[in-house]
Amino acid sequence: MSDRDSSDEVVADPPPDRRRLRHEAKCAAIVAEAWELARRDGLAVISLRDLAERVDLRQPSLYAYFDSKLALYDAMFIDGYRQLLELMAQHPPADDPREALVEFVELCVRFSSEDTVRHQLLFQRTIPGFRPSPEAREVTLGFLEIGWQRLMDVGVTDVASSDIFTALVAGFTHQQVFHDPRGDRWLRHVRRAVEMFVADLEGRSPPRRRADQLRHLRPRGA
Amino acid sequence: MSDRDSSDEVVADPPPDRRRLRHEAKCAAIVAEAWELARRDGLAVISLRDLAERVDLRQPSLYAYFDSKLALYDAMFIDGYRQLLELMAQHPPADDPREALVEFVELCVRFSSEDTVRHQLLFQRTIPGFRPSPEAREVTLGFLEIGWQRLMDVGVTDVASSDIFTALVAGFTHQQVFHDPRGDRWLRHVRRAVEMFVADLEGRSPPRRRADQLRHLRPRGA
DNA sequence: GTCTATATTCGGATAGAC
DNA sequence: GTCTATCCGAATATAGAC
Repeated sequence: MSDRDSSDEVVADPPPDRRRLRHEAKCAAIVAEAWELARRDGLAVISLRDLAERVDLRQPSLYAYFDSKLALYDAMFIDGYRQLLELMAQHPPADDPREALVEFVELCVRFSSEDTVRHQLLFQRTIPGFRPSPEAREVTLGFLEIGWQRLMDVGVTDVASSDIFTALVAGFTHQQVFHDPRGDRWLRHVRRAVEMFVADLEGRSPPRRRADQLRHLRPRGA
Repeated sequence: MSDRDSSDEVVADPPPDRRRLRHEAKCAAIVAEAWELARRDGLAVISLRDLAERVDLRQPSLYAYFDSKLALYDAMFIDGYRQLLELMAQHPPADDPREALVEFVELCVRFSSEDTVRHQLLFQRTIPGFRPSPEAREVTLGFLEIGWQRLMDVGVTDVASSDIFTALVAGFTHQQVFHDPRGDRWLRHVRRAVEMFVADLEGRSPPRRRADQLRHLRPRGA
């Protein structure tokens, strides 16, 4: 029973109206072009001049959208993690928890090798002054939680095993991205690596099959 | 029966005399200072002005030692790998090949986490225009060969297993360097990870104990 | 929000005397 | 080999009119 709630509102404070939508759309367009430029020239050497030109603005006008270059990197960072979360959402976990874990790692590797500079921004610390903002950190948690869930589903409840797993993911993505960007040289061994990881788990805890206990892992690092 | 072969030689073509030694010493000093600066400001933003000042030169004089900034990065790259090789030379392999492999990975992780920017230059592709020169590539081979040797000693003869191993090393170093630079959060699980790797090897090839066969691995990537 | 114009700083690299 | 002096370009960021 809301009538005409989007056309003729007279609110003054912070109206989420057409103007704001347009602003956000332009932000998104800028970020998209920034990725394009980063892929072309390298992440560290994006020029705000080039960028502005490509979104039909003069260079100073970018400051209406981003307070600084680092703020732009932050927006790209958030955008990148959103893409990752979207990819994960498109691939719900398989019923078998081992299979789900394998597919999770494969997705990570594929995602990273799709776009080297995105991988660089999201998973390396390579831009000199850049530190993800609190809001950006928030988004990364969404991804980490997916990983933890998959781990718990195969029975991992300790930080040690979790750390080994993150090293595994980091290693395969890194090698694939930097030594065979458009191939599958490392991707094709993900299954074997995960099976080796799971076998190690089972060798440790006596083979009690309690894969469904849920203890909480501390979100430090990784 | 060689008499006075180092004091009074009259060779003229490329005399490795005092002048050349001094030149190389200065090169080394510059590189050392460059590392210092890189650790302070970040690898990508070394300024040749700052650098020159710190080695008591004016900025243009650096060009008597390095043709360009990229040439400086190349020298740092070579220097970094020399440091790694030296470290390896100080730690000859244990008699037990599994133990030798564990220690090799632990050395790699320790070496990398000792110096983040060194790790960045040697193992990431992060400087926009930089590609290691042929001479630099030569030096990296020395390190790779040590790794292959350790792998062959535990019976690895296939590229697949070797690739999994390099992913393991890359992953542990990466996590240690970026998520716990001065701690041992990942370092302390290297042994378990390597044992899990070796167990996987033994599960694959029937447990014939022929750890000493030497087939050659192709030097692609990693 | 967008523009023009400009401030400011800094970068790498070169010329040419000594 | 080292210097002074300078070039040339590029960068991010700001001021202020519209």
